[in-house]
Amino acid sequence: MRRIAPDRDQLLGIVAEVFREHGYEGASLTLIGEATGLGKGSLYHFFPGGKEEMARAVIAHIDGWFEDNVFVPLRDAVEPLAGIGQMLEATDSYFRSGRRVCLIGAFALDESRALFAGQIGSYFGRWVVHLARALERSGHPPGEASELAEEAVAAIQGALTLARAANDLDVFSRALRRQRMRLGLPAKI
Amino acid sequence: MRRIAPDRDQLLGIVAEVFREHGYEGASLTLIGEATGLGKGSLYHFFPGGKEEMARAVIAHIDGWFEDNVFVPLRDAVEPLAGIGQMLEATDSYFRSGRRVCLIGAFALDESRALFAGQIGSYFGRWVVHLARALERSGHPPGEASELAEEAVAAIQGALTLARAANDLDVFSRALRRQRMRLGLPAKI
DNA sequence: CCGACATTGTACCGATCGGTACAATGAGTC
DNA sequence: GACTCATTGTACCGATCGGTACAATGTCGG
Repeated sequence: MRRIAPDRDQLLGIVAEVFREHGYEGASLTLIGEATGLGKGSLYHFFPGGKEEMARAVIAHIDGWFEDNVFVPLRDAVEPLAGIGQMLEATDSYFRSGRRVCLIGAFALDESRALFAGQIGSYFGRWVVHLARALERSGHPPGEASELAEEAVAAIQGALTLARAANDLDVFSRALRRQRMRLGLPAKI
Repeated sequence: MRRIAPDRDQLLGIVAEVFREHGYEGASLTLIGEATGLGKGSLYHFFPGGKEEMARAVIAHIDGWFEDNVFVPLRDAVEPLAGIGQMLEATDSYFRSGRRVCLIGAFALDESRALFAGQIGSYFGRWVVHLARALERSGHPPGEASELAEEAVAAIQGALTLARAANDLDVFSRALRRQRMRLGLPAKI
């Protein structure tokens, strides 16, 4: 009987955090081992493909979370603005209001991109496309919807960088608030 | 007589490119040596502090370029909008219309931030502050100017990430065009 | 208890990491 | 030519890198 490690989700979450903090090159197997409490024996048992497979699994795991909590609401919400609101809530929650950085965005920047270009492009591409469609459904003409969507996703990525650089979480909150307004949502209480 | 290597600028530019492509951890001395044509003997002669000093010098070099080509125009242009226009031109030129990534932004994301937090914070902080002041001079109330400035710098960073992720330079051009409009500049010919 | 298989710890591999030591060379001044 | 000092190539250091091998465990169903 195929048995999935009962907490593979948790495991991938921990590994993700190591990649997030140190980047692909900087995340050594030693660091991953310390963070997860697993030795190399276990790590290579779960990820025979080694570090690259770990990273690939982590990206897929994050991708799945966004699919469920961001893309699906954008696509399926009867009221498109409600879906967009859920996207912003989920985004704020996922990035812990700016404490966390976007692993996939970080991978996009350096040469590790070469290994994961497909996954990276798909993640951001779907984010932009689903948001653009929701914006169209909420009344924006297609071209404008695309621009707004691209701008919103880029604004989130940039705000993560800037918040981290300035060591000021408010940078991220302000960026999300501006996007709320720009995308047609009422100011938050 | 103190003699500065005649092309220290060029040297720092090459080293910067290696850090940009591979990140701080990923930029090995071997890669740096190959890119510059210098052996370890030479590298440690010019940078006795090793890799960390190289990175610090590279950041300072970039910072200086932005000081001269971005911050000074923002601060000193008689017509603030002209200064903002120069900022956008210089930015487009520096990042090669999205082909290049922001090394300082990349360093802000992973743990190498711990080493360079001061330089990183200063670079982005000055960018935002100088832009905000130019916006005030061009007629925006202070609070609005700060928000616009922060948004513009974040939009540029985010667009670099997104352009790289999507492997589509137009993402960056579109972001710059939107910022032109948002900051009060006429649409470009 | 037994066999099957999932999981683990440990020892080890060659390669590469950042860094050091130092002698040899280059280029300029006197 | 002799002295100075900047520059370089090479050999080497211990540590760590990602990865492999494998025997020793744990954990099941039967």
